[in-house]
Amino acid sequence: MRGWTMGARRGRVLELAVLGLLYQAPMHGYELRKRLDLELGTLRAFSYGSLYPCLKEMLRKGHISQTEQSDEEVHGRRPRIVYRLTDPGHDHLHRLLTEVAPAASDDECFGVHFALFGHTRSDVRLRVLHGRRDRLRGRLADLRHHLADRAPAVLTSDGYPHELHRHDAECVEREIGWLDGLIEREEHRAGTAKRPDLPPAG
Amino acid sequence: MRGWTMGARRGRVLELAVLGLLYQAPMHGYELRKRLDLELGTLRAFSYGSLYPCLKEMLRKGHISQTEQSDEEVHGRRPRIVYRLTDPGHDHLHRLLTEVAPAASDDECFGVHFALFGHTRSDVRLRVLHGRRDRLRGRLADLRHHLADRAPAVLTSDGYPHELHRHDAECVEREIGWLDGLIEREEHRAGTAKRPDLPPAG
DNA sequence: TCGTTCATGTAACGCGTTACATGATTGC
DNA sequence: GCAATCATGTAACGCGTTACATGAACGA
Repeated sequence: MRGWTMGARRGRVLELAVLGLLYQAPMHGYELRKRLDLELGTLRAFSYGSLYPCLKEMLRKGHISQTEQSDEEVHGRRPRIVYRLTDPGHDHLHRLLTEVAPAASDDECFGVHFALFGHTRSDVRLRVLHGRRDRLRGRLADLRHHLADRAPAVLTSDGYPHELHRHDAECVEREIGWLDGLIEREEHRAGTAKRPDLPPAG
Repeated sequence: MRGWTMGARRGRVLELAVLGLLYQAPMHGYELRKRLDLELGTLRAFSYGSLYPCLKEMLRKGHISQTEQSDEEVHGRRPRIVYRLTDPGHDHLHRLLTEVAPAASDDECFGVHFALFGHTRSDVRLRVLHGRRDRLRGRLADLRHHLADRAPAVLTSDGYPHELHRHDAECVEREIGWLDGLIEREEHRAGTAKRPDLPPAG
């Protein structure tokens, strides 16, 4: 069984999402899985086959701790295993959100990072937003270049790839516009609000 | 029913994409990889570490054949290994595009299926488009339900998840609108054009 | 001559999934 | 009683990736 043991490389969406959820409140595994579905940026439902081994690994690394519910908390029900963030886990979350930020331009990572923006500094947020926008601009350039080559051929014989790329380019354009607005607001807030959440980098 | 185990699970994007590209023209591995980047729906660049083992497996199954370029074709250059679709491979492609169509509502699969619409019958196209739209409608309902619960909280303390979901819902809405248009056109074509590509289902 | 692109691969690993187990609790 | 959901896991596998090799052809 060679997978699964070594340290956190890029990606690692599930771990980050779990840290983010447990930052908000302690939870047991089953509820974590439910919340992963909608709460976070990723609308994807992770399976228990991913979640429980992940929790086990996080326990081993000391990022979370597990406690059984006491008899008072459980009113006749079976006690559940509640996980909560430890101090090292909290540090780890913070480190992931700041240091790993460049990798957050990745499609799947960005959503989770963005959803956890509340726990980050303004400069980190701007870095992630800019990274995402740059990436999308590159993709848009590729798409336009590719669209310019091909014939228009509106869905007649085989304009399907062309139509797909046209629609994709439209989506990317709109997301760039969305990011423009977010960046502007973020910069304005950074200039006026004297960072309400955390002190500047030291 | 979990007896869905054997053969083509969902996913399997790479194999489908390669079949689709080789359907258009014979190619060698390096060119396949380049084309996978932009030609197909998926803008993702598959790595050689995926591509060459995949080609090997497809050879083993007899879906493609390889031939070295002859001395006449190669003008001083090193001869390259050219892959081409066999008749069983062609059948397999057709089967994937029709039978496995329901799974094509998946985010990543849909793009490739759509790009290959030129090789399918009108009824299959409509089935895929409807499947995709239904899936997106479900997601939109989830998003709206989730958005209705939460406070508006426009980006003040922690409105980031809310803003993310709002933007996501907007994107999903637009894609549904796009699909509406495609479905309408497809139905119109099916009604008038006497199916230009293939005879109706038997 | 030297870096870049072309061209073809293999080994090891990453990050998940589905299928398989197991049992308690809730609602009809 | 019996099904659905809650709740916790393990084993085997899927479908890719990165890193590692290797070498020929091309342009500055």
